[in-house]
Amino acid sequence: MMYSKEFAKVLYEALEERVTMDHLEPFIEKPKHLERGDLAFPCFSLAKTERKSPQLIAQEVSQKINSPLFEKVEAAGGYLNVFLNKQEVTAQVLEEILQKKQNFGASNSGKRRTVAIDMSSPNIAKPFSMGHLRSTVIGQSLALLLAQCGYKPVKINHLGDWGTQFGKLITAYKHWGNEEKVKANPIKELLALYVKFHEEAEKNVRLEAEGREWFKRLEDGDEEAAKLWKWFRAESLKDFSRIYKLLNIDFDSYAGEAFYNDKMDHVVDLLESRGLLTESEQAQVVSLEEEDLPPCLIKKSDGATLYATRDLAAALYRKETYNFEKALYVVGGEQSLHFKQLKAVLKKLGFDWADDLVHVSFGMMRKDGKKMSTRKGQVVLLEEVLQESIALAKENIELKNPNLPNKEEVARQVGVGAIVFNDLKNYRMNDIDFSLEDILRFEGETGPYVQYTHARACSILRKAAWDGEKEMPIQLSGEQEWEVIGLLMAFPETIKKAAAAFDPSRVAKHIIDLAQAFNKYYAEVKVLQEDEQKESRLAFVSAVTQVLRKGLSLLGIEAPDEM
RNA sequence: GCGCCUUUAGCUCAGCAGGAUAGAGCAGCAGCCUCCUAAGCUGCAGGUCAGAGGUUCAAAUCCUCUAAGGCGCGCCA
Repeated sequence: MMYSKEFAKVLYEALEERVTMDHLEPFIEKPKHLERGDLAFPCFSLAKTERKSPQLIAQEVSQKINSPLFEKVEAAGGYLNVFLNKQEVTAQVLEEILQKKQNFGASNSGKRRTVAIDMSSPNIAKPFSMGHLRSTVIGQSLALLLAQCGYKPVKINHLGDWGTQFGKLITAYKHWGNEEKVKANPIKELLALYVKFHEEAEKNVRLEAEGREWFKRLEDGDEEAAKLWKWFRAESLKDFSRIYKLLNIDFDSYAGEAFYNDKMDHVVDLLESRGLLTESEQAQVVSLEEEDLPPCLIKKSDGATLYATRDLAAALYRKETYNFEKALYVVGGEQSLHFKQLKAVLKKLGFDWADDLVHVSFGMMRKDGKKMSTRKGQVVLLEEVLQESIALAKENIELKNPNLPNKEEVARQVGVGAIVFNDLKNYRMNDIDFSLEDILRFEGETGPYVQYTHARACSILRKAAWDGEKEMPIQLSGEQEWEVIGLLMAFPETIKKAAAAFDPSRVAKHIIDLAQAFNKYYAEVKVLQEDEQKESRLAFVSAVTQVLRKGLSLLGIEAPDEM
């Protein structure tokens, strides 16, 4: 759909095949300013081989080009600028989108190969905080993008349902817990206990040891510990499922850390048999000196397992179960060392597929410039933010469109869309300082802005009773539509790049640009005006709705037809 | 101390497999609803691209160093 290949071919001929395609196509670029044309080729690189000034080359080549696809070729400075035939290209682009509909931009380059995605992974007995939102929405969008490229994503919610923290929690419950209170308000009460534990632990050092002891008992199958753990876990999952429902996200697997309990001996044995395990300060470690990394802790001095042990077991299990081509870990950047170690240990075990593990790292969500800490009770609850956003969306609806039929559902779509979009619109590596004000903004570069643009476009189609099924030739000069057309045709390429770079923000930026361009058009052109081009304009509007909806859906955001 | 990440307009960020006058949004100011949803559109104002060297015909973009901030560096995950 991009025309750079055609341009390169034409250049190739104009240069009488003295320069290979490989030296032409990659250099073709899109001028920053529309007045400079649609595609440009800088001739500087040819100056040496052609032994002419770039200006002269551009001049000469421009005169040799004669293609029906280009309506104008211009030499400007050392650049060769071409202007596409707007009418022709507009018709081609629109016809393709209307024919492919929601499959526009899809490819099968993934050949149905599996990509495991470790994502979301909230901690049991802790509230689902804003911090966990990032992994959840980035993972979800990557799954959608990869599916779009023909891969088979497997979304794994690697629940944080095991570890010393449960020893601490059990300790806290034993000391200060109250069954009735926890039953009445599970997560809130468990969080309070967890916070209290850390407060008390500062005064009483013995608590930490007690926490470790309880965890050890849990690992050894102590009945009381297990019972409490099961209870905490069940309550937490109930809480999480409410949030996943709001976000409209589901998982292929909820195999969390505890799932690997019976699979860790195997890992330890394996390490042992290869002679990789050494004792250090009473703990079992794998030395990674050759790799220039700190040693990887496998077993604590009391014999209990660690995060790394579980992740090793998980990697082996996933490879065996899913035979993935790639395994993504959508986990915060602060764990990058852990993943380096994980891969290094797998490599030492002789598993070459360790190279297929990818840490899809992202920046930290901070509050007032500081890391959010569950231990200190400084968390912003995702559910509260979601509900607030939904309520605000509802207010807007009452104000702007009080007769809207399904207000509640639309308010949910818009409110949630605002939050998800806000998280995905920036490059994932950036740290984000939590700002309720920014998140609850529905104007400018936001999810609701894109949704609104889509809804307005839908509204036009509704008024015209447009049915996309009938075939008809597109008759548009393309002059006013041109900026939008450019963005429509570049969309498939954006999907590919976003998937390849594991970067949903590219899609978000693309649909913002598209929405902006279309809103400009909307302000200038009366689509429903009765003339010969009306049907073609409707086709154009329909294509825009298709791509906007597709773009939003790839971010995991819904697109109401009316709002 | 070592490693990774970040630094572009008052604020939040695009742009970075080098290319033509550095772009949005928010905030500010000035306009636009007898007309397809004003969650919109138009205009104005706002920048030594952290700093210094280097590579190149060409550097916000690549390399080196410096500075500032963040994160990590053995029994947390």
